[in-house]
Amino acid sequence: MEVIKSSPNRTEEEQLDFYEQMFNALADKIRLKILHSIRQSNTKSLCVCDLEELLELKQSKLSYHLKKLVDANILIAEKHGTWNYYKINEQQIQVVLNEDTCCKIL
Amino acid sequence: MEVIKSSPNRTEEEQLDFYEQMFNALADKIRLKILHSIRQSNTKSLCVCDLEELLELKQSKLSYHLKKLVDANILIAEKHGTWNYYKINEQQIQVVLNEDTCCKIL
DNA sequence: TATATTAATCAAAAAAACTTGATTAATATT
DNA sequence: AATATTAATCAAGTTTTTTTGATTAATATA
Repeated sequence: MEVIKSSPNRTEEEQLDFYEQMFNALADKIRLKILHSIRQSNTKSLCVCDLEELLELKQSKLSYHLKKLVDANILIAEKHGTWNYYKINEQQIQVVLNEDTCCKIL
Repeated sequence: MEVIKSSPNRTEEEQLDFYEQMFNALADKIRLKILHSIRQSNTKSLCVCDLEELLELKQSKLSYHLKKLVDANILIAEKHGTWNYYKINEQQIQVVLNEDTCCKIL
C-alpha cells in the first residue's frame, strides 16, 4: 500500500510564520527601546523625529526598525501632515506576551 | 549647574538583554518546531537523533539551534550515556509568554 | 581492545539582517 | 512659488546569523 504523506497544514505553517515574525520584531534592543519610549510618552505616540532625539538614532535607521514593528502589526502608523506618528497596538502584543512582560518591556 | 546624566541603569540594560535573547531564541521556525516536537513527545524530552529523524535536519544544524535554546534557558539538557536529552523549561517560557501562546507554539 | 554511535564544536561559506548616506515624495512654511 | 522639514525607500557596504561538512570526545557494543 502506498503511503501518502499528509500535505503540510497551511494553518499550522501560517501560525509558525506569525510567531516567527512576532518574536523577530521583538528580538532587538532598538525596537524594544522604541516600544518603551512610545509607551512612556504622554500621548502614547511618537513621530520619527521624536524618536530620533530620544534614542539618538538617525532617521533612516529608525524607519527601518519602525517598519519591522509595523509589519508585525505591533505598531500602528498615523499620518498627520508631514509627521508620521506611531502608537502601540496593545491587542497584538497581548496575543503573545503575558501581562508582566508587557508591563516590563513596553 | 552641571547636568549629570544618570548612568545607564544596569538592571534595565540587563532586562533588555534578557528579553532580546529570549525573543531571539523563539524567532525561528526550526527552533519553534523543536519545542513543539519535544512538547508533543511522550516523555516530554527528545535526543538529537530523535529530532534528526522527526524534523529531517542534520545533526550539526540541530546542535546549533539546540544551543541557542539552551543558552536562553528555554531548554534543559540531560545526558544519559552518549545520548543528550532535551526538555522544555516551562517556567522560563511562562516568564515571557501568555498561556495561550505557550499552548499554541509549544 | 577495536569499532560504532551520539552529539558538541570548529572553520569556511552562504544567507539574512542591519547600517549608512543619498534620493525621493509629500507636506509645511516663508 | 521657492525653500525647508519630515520620513519612506534605495543601493551598497557591514555585520550577524545560519548552514555545512569535518573533526573531536565520550560512551556503547561487538
